[in-house]
Amino acid sequence: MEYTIQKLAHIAGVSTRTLRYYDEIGLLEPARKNSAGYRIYGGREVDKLQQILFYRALGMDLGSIKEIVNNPSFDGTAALQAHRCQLLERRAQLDRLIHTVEGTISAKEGTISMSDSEKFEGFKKELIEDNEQRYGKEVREAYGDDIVDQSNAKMFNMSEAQYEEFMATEKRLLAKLEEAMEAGNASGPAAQEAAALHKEWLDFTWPSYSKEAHAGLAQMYVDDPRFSAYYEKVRSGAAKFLRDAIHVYVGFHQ
Amino acid sequence: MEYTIQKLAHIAGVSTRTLRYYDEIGLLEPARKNSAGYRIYGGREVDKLQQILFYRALGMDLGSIKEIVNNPSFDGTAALQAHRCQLLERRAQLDRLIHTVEGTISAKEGTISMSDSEKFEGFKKELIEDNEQRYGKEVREAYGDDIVDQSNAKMFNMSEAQYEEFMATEKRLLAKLEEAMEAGNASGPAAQEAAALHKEWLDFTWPSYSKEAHAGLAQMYVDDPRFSAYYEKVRSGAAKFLRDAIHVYVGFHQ
DNA sequence: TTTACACCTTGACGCAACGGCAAGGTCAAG
DNA sequence: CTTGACCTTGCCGTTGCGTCAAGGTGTAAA
Repeated sequence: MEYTIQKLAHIAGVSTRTLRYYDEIGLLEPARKNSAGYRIYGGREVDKLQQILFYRALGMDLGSIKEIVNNPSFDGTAALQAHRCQLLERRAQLDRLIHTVEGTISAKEGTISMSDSEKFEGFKKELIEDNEQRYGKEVREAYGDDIVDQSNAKMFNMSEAQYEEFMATEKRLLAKLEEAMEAGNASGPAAQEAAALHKEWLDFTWPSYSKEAHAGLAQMYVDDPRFSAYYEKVRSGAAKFLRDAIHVYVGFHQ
Repeated sequence: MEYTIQKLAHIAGVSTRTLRYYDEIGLLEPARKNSAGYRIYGGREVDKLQQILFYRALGMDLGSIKEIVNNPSFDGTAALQAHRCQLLERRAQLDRLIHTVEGTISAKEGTISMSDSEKFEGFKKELIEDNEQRYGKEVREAYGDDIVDQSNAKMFNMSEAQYEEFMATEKRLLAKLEEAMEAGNASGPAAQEAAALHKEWLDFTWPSYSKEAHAGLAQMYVDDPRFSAYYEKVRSGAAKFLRDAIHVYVGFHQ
């Protein structure tokens, strides 16, 4: 039996474009071409196409498939092993993604259901979102899920008055930080006041306070661009300055 | 604080090309452009970019992200829910893939370790491969994993002599099928001989025989292009013809 | 024999999300 | 004034095809 391109496409369940593409990249060439240039496929091509479609169904890229089907001496098992590793990796990554997405959803739902004042809700939601969005992964990695969850819970349970105090503290912190940077000394009084305000601010949400965690967080402000960006908005170098101030504050000289 | 494109790229940990692209597609436009056309970003853009990067890290496409960040009234939770469904689907699909790949690997390894004669090994390997490759999923869905595994085991345990008889039977089947199609009658003697040969051929690998399964398999030859292609190589319409012959053979008139 | 119509060809653009390069303009420092 | 770092727009390449478009073929009916 010989097949024109459409016949083969039909019995194999693919498009003619696909067959032309496979010809183009040298993956599956027709047995011959007739006088008018029509592609003519034979039995061997049918066999080869099914092999190709099998590997394709396994999610392999056409380049790898070409290596396997074009030289039978090629180690197909090794290729499959490698492919399996890639798949396992992808699944692990997917699992992490799903976990994060689910966490984000429940965080959002939690915030929405707990708020009463519209504006308050908006801000609070934004804040939780921001925290989880920006820093969620790193902080969870560094401090563990429990701390983060307790921290979020503490924020959920804040009263509106507490929340406004929390926001005010943050504002004072940023203002003091700017003032301290004018002065330029991370050990100076303004800088130490800023560090103290930062601790005060942390106390609103952190379940417990320790100097080590405080110092670690300060370092993270510098290392992680998404953290540092928050403070860089105040002034260039603000993340580093705040870290230095906090390190002095907690008596952590490295 | 204002940022040029490289500054923002640096603190956010992305490339300048990415920022230009986001501008191009209207996902993140700079606050303004200076007299020379330089993009200038402000604090709001930093915030928005982090949001974008968060959703991107969740594996969402930029189009969906644009919908979320560009109108805050948009239901972000619903979008995340939908995204979660997609992720779960993708994972289920990945699981199936991994299962099939692992099955293929062990089938290959099994064949290799069991064979002694080089040529025999090559053929046998090819055959198992072919069966699993072409029909594995559908057959497994239709008949269940147990039957397929038992069938493979039966094939593994074939002696070389048995195997050659198996191949000879297949050859006789195809020849008889062609002869029967010349005659053109699915109820005729040649066609019925072909159907009988097909049963004989099945007996080599199927753990047990039933008329219903035989008829079902015959129908699958027609429905699944990858099955039909195998018989279409003999002659156009061969799958349908064989199905009809088998249906007559098992007394299954629909 | 003409004509209709299905089929074939190559060529090219488009998709997602950028990477990378080139040609040319701009800015700050020495 | 020059140098070098930085900016701009524009375009090609990636994967695996889908989807026209313009034009040549094959075959069967009128």
